Amino acid sequence: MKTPALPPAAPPPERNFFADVHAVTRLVPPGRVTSYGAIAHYLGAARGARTVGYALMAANLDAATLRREEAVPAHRVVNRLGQLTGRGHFPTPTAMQERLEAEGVQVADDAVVDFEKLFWNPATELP
DNA sequence: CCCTTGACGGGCT
DNA sequence: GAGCCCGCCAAGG
Repeated sequence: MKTPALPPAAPPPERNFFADVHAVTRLVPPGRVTSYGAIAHYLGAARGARTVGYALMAANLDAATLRREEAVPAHRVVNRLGQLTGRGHFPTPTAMQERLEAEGVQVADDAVVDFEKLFWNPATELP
């Protein structure tokens, strides 16, 4: 029968997209910020910016596994406008801003000041 | 299996 | 220059 020969093992490339996002995020140096789209583009999923954010959220949830949420400095990742759109997912609404300020990053009106100057592009900074 | 939501981005109006 | 709409990837109901 034409059993739908299920592919014995056509496991889609387990592109641990999440782990990959976490890794890139960890490479973001303190005092610098990057954007979801930049990470997504660096990973090949130029249009997967949203997925990047999802991965970061999962990262915080997996913080226990990572030992510490600081392992993934998600506060250094903002949207393309430099806005702290993910602040609502931190323990406190101001945690993200405070962490950035603790690194010398000025935040005004929920947005990174001199975002373009502090912007850290993985595709450019990383080999 | 289909529909909706979500830490986004880019294009058009 | 700001606002609106559509598109992408993944997960949950």
